[in-house]
Amino acid sequence: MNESHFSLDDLLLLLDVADAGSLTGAAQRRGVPLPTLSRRMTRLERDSGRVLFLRGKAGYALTAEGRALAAEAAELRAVRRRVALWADAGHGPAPVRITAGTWTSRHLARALSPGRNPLWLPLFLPSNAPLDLARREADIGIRNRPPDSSRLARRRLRRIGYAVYGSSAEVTGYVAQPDGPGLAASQRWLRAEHGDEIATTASDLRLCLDLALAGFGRVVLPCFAGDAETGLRRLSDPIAALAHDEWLVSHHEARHDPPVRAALDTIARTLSAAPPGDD
Amino acid sequence: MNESHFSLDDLLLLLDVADAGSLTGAAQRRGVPLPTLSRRMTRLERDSGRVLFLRGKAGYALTAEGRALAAEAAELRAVRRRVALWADAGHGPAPVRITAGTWTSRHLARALSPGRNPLWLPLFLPSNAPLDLARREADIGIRNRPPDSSRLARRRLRRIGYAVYGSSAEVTGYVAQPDGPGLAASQRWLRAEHGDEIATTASDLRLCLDLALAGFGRVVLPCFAGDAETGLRRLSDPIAALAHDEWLVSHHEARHDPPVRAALDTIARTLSAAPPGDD
DNA sequence: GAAATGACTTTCATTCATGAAAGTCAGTTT
DNA sequence: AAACTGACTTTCATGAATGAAAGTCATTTC
Repeated sequence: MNESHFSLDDLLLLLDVADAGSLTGAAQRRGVPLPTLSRRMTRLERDSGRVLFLRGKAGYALTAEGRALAAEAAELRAVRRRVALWADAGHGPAPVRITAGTWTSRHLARALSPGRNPLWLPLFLPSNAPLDLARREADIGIRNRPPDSSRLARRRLRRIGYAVYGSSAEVTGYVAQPDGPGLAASQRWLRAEHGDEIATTASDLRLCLDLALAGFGRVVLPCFAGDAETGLRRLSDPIAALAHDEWLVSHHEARHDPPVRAALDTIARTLSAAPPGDD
Repeated sequence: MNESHFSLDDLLLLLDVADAGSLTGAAQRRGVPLPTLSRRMTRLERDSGRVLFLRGKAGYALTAEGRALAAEAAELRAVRRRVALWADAGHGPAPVRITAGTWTSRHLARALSPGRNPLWLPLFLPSNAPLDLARREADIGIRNRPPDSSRLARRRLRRIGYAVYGSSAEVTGYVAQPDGPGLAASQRWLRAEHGDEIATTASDLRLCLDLALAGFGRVVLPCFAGDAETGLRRLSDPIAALAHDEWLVSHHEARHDPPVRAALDTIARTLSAAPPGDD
């Protein structure tokens, strides 16, 4: 019924007046001219249609209904404080949303040292949902092929090779993800080539790795991930059908955002310096 | 360092723009003219000294730093919603702060039926601290003598009589509060008249009652409280030295506050209708 | 009992924000 | 290629909020 919303700034002043107990006190503490306070509080009462203050020679005191409103608005104090801290803090790290596959995400998470990122902070989004960079659902994506949209900036990184890994050469069978839509290319390849050798499945890729480490079967992994796993040995030549380039993708305009730009640079450096998987 | 605080209303608009993804969308949803939105967001950026939005043909998108600010201000959405509910809700119960002695508080808490108080809700303040009604630390007080200040409205209620109670006539000794400042008159009388018969003490008056019910000793209680306790029997005549009138006190201006006025009326009715203690 | 104090309200000129309409610009449609 | 569309910015006259100073009113002090 009521469409006229209240000014949160006025509500914040109401809290200040309530704390101070008088317009004079609140005006001094907040640096707001006293007449302005008087008018804002009166307007609040007019708009709400209720008496919020008792005006007396001692000052302004909240009525019972005023206290009810103050209780609803009490959080504003905390928000003011937090925003002021944000404003004063000299450019704390800004969150940059990154979407990448499981292994690339892990690699990045290990390679980016937190101490040396004053400008940005990586924020890894869940990699299962295919996020739309054109719709700004993420700032930076790492994909296995260049994007369709012309709005997206792209940059080729290292070439990724895949191979079969296992805890030892004696291990037979494979650990795979359960079949379903949205399966990665390496998993589709595994089901096509060795579908009858799948010993067990886990929907979480990290869990597949754990199973392989425990000897439940072999896994197909990007070489940069598999080679880095001390408990695993490479058990095959690189799989030619799966080799692909890795692409760093972002919205074209996002490159004007300093934290995103810094993140792009750092990620590009990180994922190029790494020894490329064999072709 | 930064003294210029931000307008919470502008921050709320920032959240709306972030949600909508464009000024146009936010302007329609919130009923704010689009030029105003443009200016407010620009001002926010100027005041914070940071780029908060990426402006593109698709609309406004938050930068990484803009998202950091939005995270700090996210609660504002909830506050807006709660305040709007408060404004729309047809006068929900307003809290009325009441300060009274232990037994009167309990009597009131039992006598006031919660279902029939659409206008106000009793809020009992801790009765140990002597709250100053003149300084508006409470809305309504129930005292054993008329107030000093002429600023306070007063109204005489029933007369309160005191007597000695115990679980049976055979019980000897007394249960009292430990000595100290701020002791009630009945406790002072007990220490003066039967100080050498005090068997045990408890700083909480309710605990004294529990001890008396368990047979640890006798207690001095207002008759309206002692008579209502089924496990207790009156073991003495009313104590003439302790009888006093009960006074309903409030700030003079508080009577212009409808919830407080309603509470005063209800309390006065409740504490007059009750059978008065003997004189 | 008159003056001073404290707390708020009112007045009024000024400043600032508003909002309707016109302007810009990039991408899309015909 | 020209016109259109969508999204924002700019312009400018208007209206609203501001703030300094004067005005009220009840209490406190001398």
